[in-house]
Amino acid sequence: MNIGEIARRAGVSRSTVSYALSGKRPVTEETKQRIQAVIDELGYRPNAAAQALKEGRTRTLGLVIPPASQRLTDMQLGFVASVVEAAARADLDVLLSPSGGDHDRSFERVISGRRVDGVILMEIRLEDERVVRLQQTGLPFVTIGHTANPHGICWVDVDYATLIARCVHHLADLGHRSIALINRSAELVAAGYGPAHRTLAGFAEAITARSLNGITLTCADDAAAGETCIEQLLEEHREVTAAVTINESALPGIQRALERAKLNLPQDFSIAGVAAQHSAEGFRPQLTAADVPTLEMGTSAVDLLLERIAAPETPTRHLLLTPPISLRASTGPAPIR
Amino acid sequence: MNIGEIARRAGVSRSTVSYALSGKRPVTEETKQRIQAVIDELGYRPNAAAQALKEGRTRTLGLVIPPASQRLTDMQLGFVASVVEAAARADLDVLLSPSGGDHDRSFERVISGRRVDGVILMEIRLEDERVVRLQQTGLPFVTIGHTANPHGICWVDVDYATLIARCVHHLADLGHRSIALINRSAELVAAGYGPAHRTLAGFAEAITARSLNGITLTCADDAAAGETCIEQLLEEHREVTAAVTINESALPGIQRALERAKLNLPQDFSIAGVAAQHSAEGFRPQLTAADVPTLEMGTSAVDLLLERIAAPETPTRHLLLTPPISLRASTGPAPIR
DNA sequence: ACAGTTCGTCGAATCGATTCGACGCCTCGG
DNA sequence: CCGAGGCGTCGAATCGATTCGACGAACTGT
Repeated sequence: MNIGEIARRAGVSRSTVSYALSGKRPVTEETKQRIQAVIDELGYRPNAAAQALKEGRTRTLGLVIPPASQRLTDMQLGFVASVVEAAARADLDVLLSPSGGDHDRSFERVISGRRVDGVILMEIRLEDERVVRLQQTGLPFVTIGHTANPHGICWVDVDYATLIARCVHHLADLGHRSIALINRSAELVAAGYGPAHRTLAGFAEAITARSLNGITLTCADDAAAGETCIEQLLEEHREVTAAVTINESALPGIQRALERAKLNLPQDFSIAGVAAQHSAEGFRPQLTAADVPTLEMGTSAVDLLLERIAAPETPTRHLLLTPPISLRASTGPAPIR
Repeated sequence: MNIGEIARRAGVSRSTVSYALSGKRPVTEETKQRIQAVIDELGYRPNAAAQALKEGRTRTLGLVIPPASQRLTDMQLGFVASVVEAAARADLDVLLSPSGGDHDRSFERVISGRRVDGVILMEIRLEDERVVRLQQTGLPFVTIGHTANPHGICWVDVDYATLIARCVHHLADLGHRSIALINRSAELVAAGYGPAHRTLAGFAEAITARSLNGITLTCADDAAAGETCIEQLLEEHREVTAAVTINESALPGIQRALERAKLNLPQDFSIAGVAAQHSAEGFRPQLTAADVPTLEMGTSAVDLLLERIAAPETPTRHLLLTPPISLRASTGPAPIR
């Protein structure tokens, strides 16, 4: 069931079948129909490996995701979903590589051997070995997130520093004087995970600018950790009346801990943050937050990658988004004590 | 940077390089080292497309997931994660196809053109066109879930009918006489989605066996729908003291609606169900539920698929799991009225 | 009427690997 | 001392597509 078989049955040469299919040279309408009839009858589809070998491209994109074992956040899921969808729209397949570590078989398999035409990388660290590795290989790639020195790299990111600072300013405007930052996990901070560090910087700057009392905490990426994090915060820092966070996965736990402490939002306590819309709207009351536009970011990442694949030597482009803060119901005037 | 280049630099023929790499014929140790040195220096990796073309296999599995646009449930995520992980352990890549509909470009692209060695399908309907299509092509595949007539198909599933019946019996033992079933969405039921129908059957059977009053409801797969579903239930069926569900995504909404109605679990109301462990433990109080062993199921699906790829004519096998119900805190004796 | 196009088709080369048959060399046994 | 057999290597065929150059037929213009 290969192109030769089709050619034989249609009584033409293999090249004619190929041209009939691709339209790269004219083929008589009658011949074309005869070929198409045979193809339909046999259900023929060109062998992808042979095409990839000859054309030098696989029509496949690599998507490097965090190790599958750990639960993905809503934001990460949003990226995966939009990348997969954008790729499908462009008639491209997506090859998954669950790779967190640096020397990873799966990652190497995907990027070497010309298995994909390009790669999208997420969960970027300030210093990221995978980025270095990709630069060595010369394979086109785009990152969602950016390294400390993103020169010569295509990327898409959200401006965590500015966004978290805006959250702090918003809370300061409402009269809050002591604000806590609930960051991602201590491990991620230690590993140099970009958003965690940029958030820290943006928070510190805004706290200083408004002469506030700032508390910074790290919190593992799950509900239970969020719960204990808030418990500890309420115990050790009674003066705190508001918190900002980028830790989506901790939100359900944060909510439960506040409920148990009989703190009503936003009368007794305010929370704001940066999160996927789904997480923000799942919070009760709904979370005042900068909604990370995962759909747009994933789509743009694919677009940038396709451009880069088409013209690898073109100057690199990037996209730094600062989505507006959606004022929902979780922030209000500071309580009077 | 192909095998010829390596051969030239190592001063041997291409076949010798190939044999040195595969070990399928003896190669002198000294020659082997010379070749390896060149390979390391140039960072050579064999071209995957050429290998796939010659060997007739791609070392890639296809994974058909629900359309990326809709949020995946915890259970679906669990399947994806464990399939990807199991594939990685077997040094296989995973190609994603977001295909819910029946005539889908992405699905066709993945299964035709010999792009993958086998396919794993999830979210199976009682009559599923994708299954029919795969049977036509002869491509090895395994389903997570099973069709109405699963003869001659490899599959892995959880016994929804039995599990939901056990939940009902458990509640009946606790004295509940009126029990509601919160099923998946009406659309899924209409589309012939297997678990929804089998749950319905198991529920009806258990209700009859214990001479109970059973209410069946459908509920879209999101928190908001869960909320309105419970509100409506409490309004229209005041006699109901317990519910069983397979709708994970509705759980957060169910929880909120019960809280708002000032019903304490399990004193005033009981809930049990079938869910991924993560969802069950995320519920407050923790949900008495049959924990769907997503890790085991995904892993088994990959194992079955690999067997099938290795020996396509072997008799089909399947796995129907009935995990025990974990008694947690969401079920208790029926309230006395 | 004839040279120059254009059109439709074909044969052969090519992409980068694997693998089969062959061949030379060395060793060992009779 | 010579034939058998094993070892290490090589050349060529092959997988299934694309694509280039060529070629005959029909068509155009002078």
